[in-house]
Amino acid sequence: MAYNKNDRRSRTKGRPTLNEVAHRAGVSPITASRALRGVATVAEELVRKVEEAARELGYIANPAARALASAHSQSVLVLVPSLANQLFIDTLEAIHSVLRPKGLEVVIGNFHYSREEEEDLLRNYLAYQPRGLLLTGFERTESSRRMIEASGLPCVYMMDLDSGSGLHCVGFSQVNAGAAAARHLLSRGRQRIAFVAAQLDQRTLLRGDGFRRTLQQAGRYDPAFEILTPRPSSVGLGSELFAQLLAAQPQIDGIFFCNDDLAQGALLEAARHGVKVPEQVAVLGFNDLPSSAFMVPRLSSIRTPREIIGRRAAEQLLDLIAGKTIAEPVQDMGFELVLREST
Amino acid sequence: MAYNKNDRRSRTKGRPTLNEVAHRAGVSPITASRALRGVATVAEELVRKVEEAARELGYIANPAARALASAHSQSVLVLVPSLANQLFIDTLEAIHSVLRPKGLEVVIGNFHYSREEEEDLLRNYLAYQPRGLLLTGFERTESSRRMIEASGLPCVYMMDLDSGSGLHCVGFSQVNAGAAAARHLLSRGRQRIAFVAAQLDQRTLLRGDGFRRTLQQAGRYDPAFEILTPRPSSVGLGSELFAQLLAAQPQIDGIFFCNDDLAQGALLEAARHGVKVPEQVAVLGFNDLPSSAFMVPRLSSIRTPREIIGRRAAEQLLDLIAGKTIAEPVQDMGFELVLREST
DNA sequence: CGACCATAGGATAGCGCTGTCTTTGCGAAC
DNA sequence: GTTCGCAAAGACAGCGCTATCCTATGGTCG
Repeated sequence: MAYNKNDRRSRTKGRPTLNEVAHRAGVSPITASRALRGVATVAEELVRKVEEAARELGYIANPAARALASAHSQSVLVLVPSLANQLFIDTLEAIHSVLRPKGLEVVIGNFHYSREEEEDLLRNYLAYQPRGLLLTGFERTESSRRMIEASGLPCVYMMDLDSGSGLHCVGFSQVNAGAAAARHLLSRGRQRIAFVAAQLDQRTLLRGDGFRRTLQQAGRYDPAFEILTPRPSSVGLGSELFAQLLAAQPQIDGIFFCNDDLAQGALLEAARHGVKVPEQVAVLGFNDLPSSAFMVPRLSSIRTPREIIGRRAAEQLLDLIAGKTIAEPVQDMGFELVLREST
Repeated sequence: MAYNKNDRRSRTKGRPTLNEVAHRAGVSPITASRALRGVATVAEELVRKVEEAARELGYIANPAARALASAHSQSVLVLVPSLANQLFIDTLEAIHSVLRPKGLEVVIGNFHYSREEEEDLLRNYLAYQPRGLLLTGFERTESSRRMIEASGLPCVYMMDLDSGSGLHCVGFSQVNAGAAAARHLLSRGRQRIAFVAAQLDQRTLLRGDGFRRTLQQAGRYDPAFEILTPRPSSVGLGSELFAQLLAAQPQIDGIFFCNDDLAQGALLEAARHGVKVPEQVAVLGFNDLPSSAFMVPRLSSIRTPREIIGRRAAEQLLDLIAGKTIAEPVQDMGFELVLREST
């Protein structure tokens, strides 16, 4: 029983170890390790034996020991600003579907739209020595940037492209998306077009920039038609801001909401007060959440390709981890104007 | 430089180690370890010194080494059936707020309402040797049950109580909640009351049981007024099922939806087709999602105390980890009927 | 046919911490 | 003054793996 350290009182919970697997398969521990990881050159016959032994014992490698010995874990750190937004859930789901089959664990960090919290998460989770990072946007503290740099880890930035030169990023141009929203409302003959935004993260602001610039070029920009608030986006807030905006600027005939939940709240508030959408006011959302297609009237929106972004970002990260050079480090996945009844 | 193993080519990324902290503080590594963990008896003066040294070096303990040496990680495994439902996001947030300050990492496992996936997650994540488990409901495979049992880990079950005797659980009676829904619709004078459910997880079915039984007792149960589908719950599905139900059973005058998103879809579909709510049909939801209060008409619902459940479950788990005995292993957090315009 | 080399498998030595025992120091009790 | 007890700090060993070197084997080539 030399392979089993039960002679001395063991601290472990009695889970089988690699040593026991190796012993049962009649090979050395290191060969068992190699066989199970599929590394290098182990004869097929031995691989079979080791795998069988592992199965019989119900062996699961101890990730802590593995991480300590190899100086890295089998995890990928994904940092998102919120879990309350279905957008990021969809993205995470897509990431998961790519990384899980490769044996990588997805570690989710929610930084609640706070740069400081993101920095904290980085500091803590980098200690786990993940294989790579998937980050949202480019807006972060200088410390965070330094930690990412110093870690030397493969890193892909998701969602935005507008200031990602030199970085690996998968997303779409927030500025262009905002511009497209403006063009759409203009094309519908709207004259007094408002912009309502909450949360005010970088991507929302960039959307606003594109939107504003396009209205300016068309000579239709009026700063009085903007509501920006750092409060978190929600249906309730959308209702509130819609009422507030129409009370202050009754002549408005088109509104771009930086998020579908705000737009949904607006539609509900409009219905409540008999405001005709789109006749009196056209309403355009952003992200195209699943429920938007069922609103009354059905909400026009800009569909963001979060599933593809998640998938591609994860795939790109896999390539980086594998040491491949990336042909296209900046991947523009575009966006799609989804026209429904509300505009 | 005996404390720094740079003499030999090191595999590490050059992050400072406990040895270096200890050396700088002029103490032994084990004392530094104790000082930083706040364990046992280390003189205040030394603790101060060690903490200072750690700060100066930017030392962060290596969780893998820690886990390997101590035979457990600093994580708690939380298994939820979905992240698409705001219910579980709120629960997770609450859990986080309790466990994070205690230095415990929350590891999220999403099993997509699949028992097999839950079993897989358990098998994989148990290898990380978490400090405890927070699980959703009681419905799982026999294998899963055995793994939980065999792990010997503290475990708290969330959301349901109905079959949790002998276990530590925090939630509310799904059966009673269903019964309350039925009583409410009956109290509104409704005669032909329907039940619409999706997903069909155990908790949904229990709600249905309570609802059904109460209608039966009132002599108002009609199996033709039930729609059950395993499809995942969504606003779109709610619209669809509402239309389907009213087409088949136009005389229906009250509906209990097992989830707010379904009910929201129903309200939207009703508005679209001029069905008066609550005059023609009363609509009652479940969970009271944030947007429900802003629907037209405002949706009546049963508010489930997910934040408190998350918090209490996490606190109870902390107690179990600390080895305390729990005075009240079964905590009924109740539920609240939120009356709005739709009933 | 011997030097050479590629290849499969093993021996060794840690990775960076913490559990457990041991030692040290110092005041209280006799 | 000696013994005891207890608290504080350290020594030691090892958690369960894998990186790295090393050895044995058999084939290839001039």
